[in-house]
Amino acid sequence: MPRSALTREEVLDTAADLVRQHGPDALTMRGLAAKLGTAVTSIYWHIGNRESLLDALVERTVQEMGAIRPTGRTPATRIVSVARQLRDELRARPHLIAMVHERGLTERMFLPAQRALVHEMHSAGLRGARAAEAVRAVQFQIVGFVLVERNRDRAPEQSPRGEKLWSTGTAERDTGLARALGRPANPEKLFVVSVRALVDSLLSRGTDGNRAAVAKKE
Amino acid sequence: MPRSALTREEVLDTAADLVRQHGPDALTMRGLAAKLGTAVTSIYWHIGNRESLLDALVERTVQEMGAIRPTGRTPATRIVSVARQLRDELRARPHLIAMVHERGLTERMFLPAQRALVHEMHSAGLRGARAAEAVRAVQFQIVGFVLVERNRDRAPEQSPRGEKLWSTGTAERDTGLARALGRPANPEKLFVVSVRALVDSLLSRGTDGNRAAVAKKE
DNA sequence: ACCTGAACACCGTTCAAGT
DNA sequence: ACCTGAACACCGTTCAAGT
Repeated sequence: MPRSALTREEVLDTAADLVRQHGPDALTMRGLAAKLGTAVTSIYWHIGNRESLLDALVERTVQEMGAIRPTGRTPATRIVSVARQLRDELRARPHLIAMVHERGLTERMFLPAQRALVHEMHSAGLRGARAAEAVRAVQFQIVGFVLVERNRDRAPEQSPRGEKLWSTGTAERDTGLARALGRPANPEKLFVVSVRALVDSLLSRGTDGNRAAVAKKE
Repeated sequence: MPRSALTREEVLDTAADLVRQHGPDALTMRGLAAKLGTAVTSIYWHIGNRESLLDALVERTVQEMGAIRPTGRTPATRIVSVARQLRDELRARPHLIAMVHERGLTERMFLPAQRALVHEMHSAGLRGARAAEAVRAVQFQIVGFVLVERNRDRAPEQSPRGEKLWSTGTAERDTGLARALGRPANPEKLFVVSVRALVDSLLSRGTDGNRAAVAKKE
């Protein structure tokens, strides 16, 4: 007996499941058809080829991204909170995010967060091109961090265990540093520290011309 | 007539060419064999399967990465100069870099740069775990930025042209900001500004406890 | 309008066979 | 030791044919 009518939604649902569990490479037209209980060619009728299937999946993911709710009392802490939420959401769907990114839709996915960031930059007194630059710097940092992090825990054991490389350090002997670099990083902490450092600098730069002064001294 | 004896080096050279020009997906065993003028199976004898071929290519790239020569008078400018050199080198081999990254060897590729960064952090007065954290923050930022940038100019036209989204801005009206976010970013400048901002913050944080003070106020 | 199987042109990989 | 062609099990995609 034939299965109940195939719908576009059903195809997307099962495809999304497959990607979420085993990554984009595991999404084959034939495998998907098998899981759906239909002929491969039915998928083509409903969605088109593999490329458009991925496009549709990406489109979905972009819209699924939740709203951003900044928390905290100062602009800086609120921006960091936005960054954290974003990182959490991105990490919850690592495969799909990679696909979004590969399709160059990162910017669009980031729109709600961008609005929030703009708002906070304004509260902190940044305006115009300076504010835009700050927003983008934070945006790049967040996405970049998540991308690095992602490919990092995909290949957890780094080839030469760092310890040795540093304990025999050519230049400086700083055992604390050597030990710290020998251990794997704590990404959670590193993320917050990095964003916070960047934000602190960007905000002060906009208001008291700190950077110009520093630049002149050199 | 048969071609001259096939060598492991020759296979790697042509493979590297192929990847450099058309990306990793264009590297097929059959295509490579055709370009070499041998049977596909010869490649297997010399190198092994596709995976080990890619591994060998990556290994090469890691070793090709040039030495790092910091320039500038202050630690901050010297760190920024390291970042720039790294970005340039990464951008010169975008495909291969992506492969390095996918194989989780980013850390190893970064080793010379890491040494340079450690040296500069020390000059700036950072020590131990704090210095290690700063090194990693900068490292993550550089790689992250290049990764974001890469997938960015791969899909140049961002779906909805930003201008409209911002000119009707719900919250604040800041036409300068709207215009700036509507235009594509200048990556070169954004990169330098971001790294500089992060570094300034990390360095001051280590020496005068600036961050702790800020954190307490909130 | 929806679904099907057969067929085509591609893959990576293995293996027995050559020299 | 080095190289080969044939064969296997997979792909995505198209197309003519069914209902």
